[in-house]
Amino acid sequence: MIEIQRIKENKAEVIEGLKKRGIDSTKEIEQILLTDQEWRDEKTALQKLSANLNMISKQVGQCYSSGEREKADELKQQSVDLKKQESEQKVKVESLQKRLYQTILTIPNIPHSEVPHGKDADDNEVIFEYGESPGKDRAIYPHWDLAKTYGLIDFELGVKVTGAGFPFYKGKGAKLQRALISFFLDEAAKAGYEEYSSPLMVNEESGMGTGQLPDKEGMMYHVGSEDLYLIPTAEVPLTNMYRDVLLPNSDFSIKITGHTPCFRREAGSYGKDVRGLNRLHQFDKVEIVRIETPENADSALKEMIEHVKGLLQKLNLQYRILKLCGGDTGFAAAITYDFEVYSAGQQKWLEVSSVSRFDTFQSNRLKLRYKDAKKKSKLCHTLNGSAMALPRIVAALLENHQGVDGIKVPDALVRYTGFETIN
RNA sequence: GGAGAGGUGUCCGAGUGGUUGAAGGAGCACGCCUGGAAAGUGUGUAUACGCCGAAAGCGUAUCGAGGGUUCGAAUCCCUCUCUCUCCGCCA
Repeated sequence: MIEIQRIKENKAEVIEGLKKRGIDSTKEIEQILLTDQEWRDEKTALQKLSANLNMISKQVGQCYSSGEREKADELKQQSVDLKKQESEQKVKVESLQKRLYQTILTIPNIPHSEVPHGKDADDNEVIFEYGESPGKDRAIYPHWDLAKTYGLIDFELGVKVTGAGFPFYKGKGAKLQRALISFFLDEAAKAGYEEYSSPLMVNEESGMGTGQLPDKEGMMYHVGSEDLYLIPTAEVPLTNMYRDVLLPNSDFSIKITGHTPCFRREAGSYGKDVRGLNRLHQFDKVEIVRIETPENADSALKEMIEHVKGLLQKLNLQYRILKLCGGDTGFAAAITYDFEVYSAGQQKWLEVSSVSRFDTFQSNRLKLRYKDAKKKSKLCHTLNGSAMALPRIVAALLENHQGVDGIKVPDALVRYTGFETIN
């Protein structure tokens, strides 16, 4: 949720920034400013009424204790009318506030200055590339074939037991999952992130806090009997730990990580690109989350990018980094870098990580603040990134490291898998 | 799931209708005292919003959440929620 203060101070800049997302929000922004002013005026009026009422009540009390009953009754009479006014005014203020809030909720985060204009994925900028594709001098199979050949993943069994998008991993496939999770968590720990194992269901407030609700209900599974949501990413529980938190000073850098399964309904995304591991309803992911002061947010983002680069390089995967254009940047993010690995068997790029800065967009909703040097409360900055999502990494590992005598496990992973090849 | 108890400020804890944002204590901060420290002593010690752009100041709201009664609610009533204890069930 964007800070209203920011709109007030930099209206033109906000409108200009949002144009990068391909939206003209002039009308909404004007509406917000107007409603805010109106709300403020009415609120002041309300407070004056309340102050009056409080004063009279006090006097009534004093009259009673000094025995002036008639005067007290008189005052009471007065307050009845005032009270009616007050409650009407209250309704007015509340409805204005609600309207204001609801309009602000529809405004996405303002893209950073370096975010390119553009409307969809085609306008994203490739800013970094690494590695080479395995070449085409021999047959390269897609991962679903390899998974079958080596008995690593059983998609049909998943369909039988649960439904499409819920595969079973087995044997070395299952072991590979576990190895990757441990590898990612250990690397995060080395980089200073504290590991958490979190709840996999969250309540409505948490969904609101990180912005999945109220808009994107379609993304999360909802457990009706308990009114809880299955998490679509560890970002939700990990960030919401800090909901309604006021950090006592500006001397902090909170780095947390956690592995969780992630559940996504992916409603309406059937069709192409869903084959094999490309898009699942349940998958495992290791997430990194940071809570920083505004001053440190930028260097934190850079560190996170370096961290993810390191992971991919240790896994010997060909990858590239995209700076997302305005139109492709998520609602809550101010800037996002996507990491894509090359999937040799499918001959396409697969997104495996997304690293974003949210500035104060999340913390504003979360009420996550800190005290600055002048003891003033300020909103923290939040950042997060996948480090990383497993299925597509698995797909790329299988496809890119396949050879005539099996699939070679990257050296960095061998101590976790306990085997060097899958054959 | 059943029965009971309870949610007050950073913490402990008082408070059953009238200057209670809230006694008292602890902690913390600053000052005095001291050669230095402890003890002692004095002062201060929430958040959000509004009046206003900042500070000071003033106002409003906040005693788990929401609603109600009342001129006035931490205190009375209702609903919800969470925690604790006992019983049941269970990895």
